[in-house]
Amino acid sequence: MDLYDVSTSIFQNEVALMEDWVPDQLPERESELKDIAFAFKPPLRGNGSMHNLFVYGKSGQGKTAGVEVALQQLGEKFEEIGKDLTIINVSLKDVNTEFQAVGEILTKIEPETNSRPKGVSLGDLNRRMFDRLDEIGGHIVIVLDEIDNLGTDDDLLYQIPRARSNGNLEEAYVAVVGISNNLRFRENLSAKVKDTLCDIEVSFDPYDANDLRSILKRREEIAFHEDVVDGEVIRLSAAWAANDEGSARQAIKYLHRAGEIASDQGEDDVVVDHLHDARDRIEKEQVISSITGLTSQDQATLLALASLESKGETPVRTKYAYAEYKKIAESVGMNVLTNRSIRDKLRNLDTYSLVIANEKSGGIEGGKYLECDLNIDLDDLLTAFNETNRFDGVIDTIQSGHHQSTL
DNA sequence: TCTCCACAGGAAATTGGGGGTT
DNA sequence: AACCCCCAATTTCCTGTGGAGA
Repeated sequence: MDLYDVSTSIFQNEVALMEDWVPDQLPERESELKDIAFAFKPPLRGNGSMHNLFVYGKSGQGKTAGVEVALQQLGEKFEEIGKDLTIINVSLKDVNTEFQAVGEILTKIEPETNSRPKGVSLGDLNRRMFDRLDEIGGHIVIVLDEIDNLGTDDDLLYQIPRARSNGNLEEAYVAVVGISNNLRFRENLSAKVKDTLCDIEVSFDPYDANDLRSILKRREEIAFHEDVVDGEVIRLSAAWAANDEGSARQAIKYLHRAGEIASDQGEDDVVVDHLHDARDRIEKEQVISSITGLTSQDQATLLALASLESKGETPVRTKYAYAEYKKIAESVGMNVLTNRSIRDKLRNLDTYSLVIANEKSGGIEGGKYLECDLNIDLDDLLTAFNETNRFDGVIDTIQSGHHQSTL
């Protein structure tokens, strides 16, 4: 048997469905692109400096691609008029502090710095960064993707735009483009940062089903052979994603996976059945990947809820969830954290959509309290945990109890 | 209506760890 | 080696909220 049979001709150019594929046009975002370009225009008109730009919207809305497309074209214009443009792309994905952010920028512009520096003072790092920027000179755009990771540690966002007037920069003109998934991030910025950074703001509203359909259609024409994909598959992928967060990334992922499944089964068409299958698998994978990404304390907290759920005792107050957590933690010999910490963990699991935590009030004990419930399928959760071995004993207990009750 | 209980969640201090510079 | 910098996770302390029951 040929394990790697890919003889059916489903895909023509599959890369158009990959995460890092950047389309050269974004017809659904024309007006946003214009607004972005507006911020970059001053140097083209004469010797002005660019505006700082703040771009926000949920994930999968084409923010990063939009900025990329706009900067690409800007680069061409600069070349025509013979000005220097340097673009520094920095992802703040794994960055939580100003210190780390400066370090991350340095890894991009200081050839000898390969990984984020440690053990030096923030002041030194800042100096190194500004010196280096001055050496580069000309117009520089620093794109800070996922800027919301900085939280309230936002001094950097003040420092860079003000660097010229503070005398930190002599030669270079630096503009900052901040890209944020978090719509409320802007509100949390300190007033001085808001003034300087949010010179121009562009918001990317969620795509609707029509937008998503035309986006998918364009990708489909590149990625698949003609007449391979059932029109209903496109419509459904778009509809599901539109109902969720309006994310093009998600819609494309559905379509891609459906195609892969069809190809894998040796079929020549992609139909709705494949799409349903694709969605099931993607959801399962998401559960697994979010669980394996948790710390073991978070996992133990999640298991406490799973255990209670298998006994039919959910939803529960944190008090009882904590008691269950404590049993589990003790049984596997890990540190037992305080109630306060577990409360935070439950909230945290809520933001990952693994748990639902609601504030309630009243009841026999009075006052207000958190009520928590598992937000994912118990079987999916147990499958995910079967791949770790830290909680083996606990999993077995939950599993046997669960099967008895479902029989 | 008043007091009290139970708990949420903010803020600050602590802990333990990784890594500089001199 | 002594001393300093940065950090994430957690604990400690504390203020605030809202129904229960007198």
